Amino acid sequence: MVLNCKYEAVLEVLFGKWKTVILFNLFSNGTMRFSELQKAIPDITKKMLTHHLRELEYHDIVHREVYQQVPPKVEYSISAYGRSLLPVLLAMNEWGMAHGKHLTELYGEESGQ
Amino acid sequence: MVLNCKYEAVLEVLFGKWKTVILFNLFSNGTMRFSELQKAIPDITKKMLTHHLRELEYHDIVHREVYQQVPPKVEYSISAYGRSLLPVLLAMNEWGMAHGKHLTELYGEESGQ
DNA sequence: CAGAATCCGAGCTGATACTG
DNA sequence: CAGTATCAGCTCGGATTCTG
Repeated sequence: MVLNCKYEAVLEVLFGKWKTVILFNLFSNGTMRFSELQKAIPDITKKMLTHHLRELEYHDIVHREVYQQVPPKVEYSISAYGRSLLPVLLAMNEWGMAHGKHLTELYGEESGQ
Repeated sequence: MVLNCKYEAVLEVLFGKWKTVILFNLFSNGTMRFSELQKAIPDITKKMLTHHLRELEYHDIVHREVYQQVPPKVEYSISAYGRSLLPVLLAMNEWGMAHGKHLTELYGEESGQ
């Protein structure tokens, strides 16, 4: 037996409609400001962006850097610990791509995703 | 850039309070009946067990075998395709264990999980 | 035995407006 | 610029009851 039922921790940390997209952007671009994330994810509201960022920060996945100035400036980046998620995300990513292929095989092209 | 934003498919398939535990049991024990799963996961209600099993079946992760007889007998098992999730679950599992360790380092022993 | 049906509360999500 | 506050909708999870 290979699994020792600790893998739901990942789901706990990663759950939320936008967390994946946020992490995707931060992993890709490194440090990003709040407004940059907003621009990169047009459909997200400030409330949701804030909420998910706070949760990711609480789980020590992203780092939040506040510059005390006017106008305010806040930068987000993947924390050192957050980078440990990369192998997991890569495994998930790989499966996700294969899964898309599997779906089109099952239901045909138009179903796709 | 390494991620191509397909990894949320995994979250979609794996989300649900009990899916991880169900998969854990099926991966460990192979084929299981509905009632065996109930016994293995005492806190789950029939409704939730049914619901999650149906979703897993819909995503072609588990296989459902119905025996037409009285009393009814239904067996569940990981599908061939579902087994492709194993590397992902292993990566998640590994991170989950490291995460537990990380948490106790951050907040002390009693926080643990 | 293996569910289906119903009802309910909690939490996630979102639109909108306001603030230092 | 980077949020907070308020209000509302919907989905998820759960307790309970009923059925072939």
